[in-house]
Amino acid sequence: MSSPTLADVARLAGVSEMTVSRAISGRGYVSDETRRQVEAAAAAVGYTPNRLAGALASERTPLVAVVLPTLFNAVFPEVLAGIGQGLEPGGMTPVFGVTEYCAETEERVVRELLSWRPAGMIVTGLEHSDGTRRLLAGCGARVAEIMDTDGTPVAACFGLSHRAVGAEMARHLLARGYRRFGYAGAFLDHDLRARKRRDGFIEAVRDAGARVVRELAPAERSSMLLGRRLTADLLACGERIDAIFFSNDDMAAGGLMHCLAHGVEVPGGVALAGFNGLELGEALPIPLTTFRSPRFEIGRAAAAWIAAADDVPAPPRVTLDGEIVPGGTS
Amino acid sequence: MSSPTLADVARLAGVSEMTVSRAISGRGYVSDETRRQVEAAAAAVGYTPNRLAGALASERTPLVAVVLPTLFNAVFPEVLAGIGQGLEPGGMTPVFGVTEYCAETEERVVRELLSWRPAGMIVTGLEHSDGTRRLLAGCGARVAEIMDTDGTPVAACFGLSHRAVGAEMARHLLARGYRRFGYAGAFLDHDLRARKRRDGFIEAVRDAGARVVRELAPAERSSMLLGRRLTADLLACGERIDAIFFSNDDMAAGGLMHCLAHGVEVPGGVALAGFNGLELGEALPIPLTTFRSPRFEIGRAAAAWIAAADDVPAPPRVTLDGEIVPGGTS
DNA sequence: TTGACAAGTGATAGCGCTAACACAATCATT
DNA sequence: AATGATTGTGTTAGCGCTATCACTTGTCAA
Repeated sequence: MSSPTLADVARLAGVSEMTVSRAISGRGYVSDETRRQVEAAAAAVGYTPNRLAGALASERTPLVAVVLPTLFNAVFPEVLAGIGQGLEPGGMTPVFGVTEYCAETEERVVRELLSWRPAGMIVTGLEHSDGTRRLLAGCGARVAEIMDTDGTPVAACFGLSHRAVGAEMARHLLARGYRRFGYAGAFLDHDLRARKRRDGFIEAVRDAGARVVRELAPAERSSMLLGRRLTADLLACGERIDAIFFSNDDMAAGGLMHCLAHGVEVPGGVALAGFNGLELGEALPIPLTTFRSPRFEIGRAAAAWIAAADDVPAPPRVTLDGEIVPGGTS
Repeated sequence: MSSPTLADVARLAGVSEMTVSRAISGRGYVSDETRRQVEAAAAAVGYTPNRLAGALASERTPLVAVVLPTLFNAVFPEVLAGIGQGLEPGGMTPVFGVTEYCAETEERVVRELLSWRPAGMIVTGLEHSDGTRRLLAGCGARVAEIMDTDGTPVAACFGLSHRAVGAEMARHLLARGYRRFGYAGAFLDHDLRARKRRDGFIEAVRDAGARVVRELAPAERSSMLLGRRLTADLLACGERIDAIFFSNDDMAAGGLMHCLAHGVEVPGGVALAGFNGLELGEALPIPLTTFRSPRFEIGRAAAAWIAAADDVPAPPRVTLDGEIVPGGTS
């Protein structure tokens, strides 16, 4: 009752297994005549190739392992879409795992994915456990680290400097005259890129002689609801806050929701800025000031390198461009 | 330069390959003494099992193929999370493909995934091309169709009746006195569950002697921005509309954004209702009236059946409960 | 005429692993 | 002491596919 194999197709088509293999995979010489017969036979028996066997025999899989921290953040589906697009021309397939921003989970997931002998490995961020780094360095697959460039990659990294983005947003807000800042983030012990944005932001604010009045960053998942709650807390803290920098757009949108619900004027009462440049920000009653991250492009660039010819060397550090999107909230 | 194999570990541990296999997989008898030696040897050479070989030999993979229409809709990451949780106890791994709501793409993706010989297959919806249905019926894997129960499953389905949800929302709004309705959806030629909700809604409205003044459903992806635009169009159509039913929460949230931006009172000027019960709805200045879909539970239930013992029969149709979430927008 | 090479096909030998069976050794039960 | 079950280990034979080499035929230039 198991599915038909090459041998079944070969018997029906009256050729050797090897010829069927060539006809179906498209590698090597097969006459048009033979190819037609093989295709007819394959269709007749309902043949589906067994890639487990194929990959084992050829010691080559079309798989690219992708390790992401979460799917509960709209950027990662977009990264995945970029990866899909970058992989398509090479006929490779992404398979992925999710870490929930946990280093041990990451190591487990990487180990698990490596057992399928992928041709490439795309992991998020530059910080990993020693074990993970060892696995990545020794696995034989092309390894791309994405989203971040502030650190040392195993082989290649594709992303942007989150510290620089934080600093740029600080300068943008400072230029508009804001001096007393709040910060609302989440999960900074694990979301290290958000932390870098925060660090860059705070440093630039202080360097300019302005002040971060208060920051909040509880150990829970970022969300619109959390952004709303933290905004309420920040505005109720007693000291005047001119502008709030949020760890991402969802959080910032939540902040705006608080303001709309409680009649706080934006940006007059308080200015708001996010990060990512999600479509969400454009749909808000006041378009969100944010930073457009090149997430799709990051995925595509990393995937394109993974899928590239063997002799294409690792580009150690690829910075993809984003930019401040000035909205109405600042 | 290829990775170490069972034979390498066996040599170092001074036992047969078979014993190493047993020690590592945990199947069959191995003395504690031997197991320790094998583990030490495996660690020493940096052994990573080759699941391609294992799966080929045992004719058994831990893979469950998951076919989703998109990741650009917050429900699907949640479904995936449910699937992950349902699969975990059985040690199975989800691998997935995305169809973009296209039947041909679905067939290609299903064929592709089947070539990895998964133990289970989770597909979205009950409508498929003949080819897809044939593949699913003949593949030997357990097949679960999720999200919908309005139709005939190949083997088992887990979801809810979208027609019934649409009708229930209509009755909810009718009970609150609304009589002149608008509908805002997207992509209904392909998003067949959204279409069923619409159909159920419209039928129930008409049965009650009330009226659907106008409906809009362009052939593009649903989003907050689209919801906002369609709401503007509906409200500008000339005839008074009491309440708008949106194809989902993102669209409805966009609708609310339009109203907030243009000073349209909600629900006094127009009432709004969505579908899914996303967290987003709670974060809005006026909490959204919606229907909480049991998406996480659907994923978990389907996965649990896939991972269940061989003698557990297919439960032909499993309806999971959701409920109207009365918000402030109606 | 010769050789060089491309095109087309088949036979053979694995890829790394596990199922299935065989065989000891140990143990409890009669 | 004999019996059968349980535990622990090894041997053998594939799983379904592709790499590699061997072979044949045809084409074309020297």
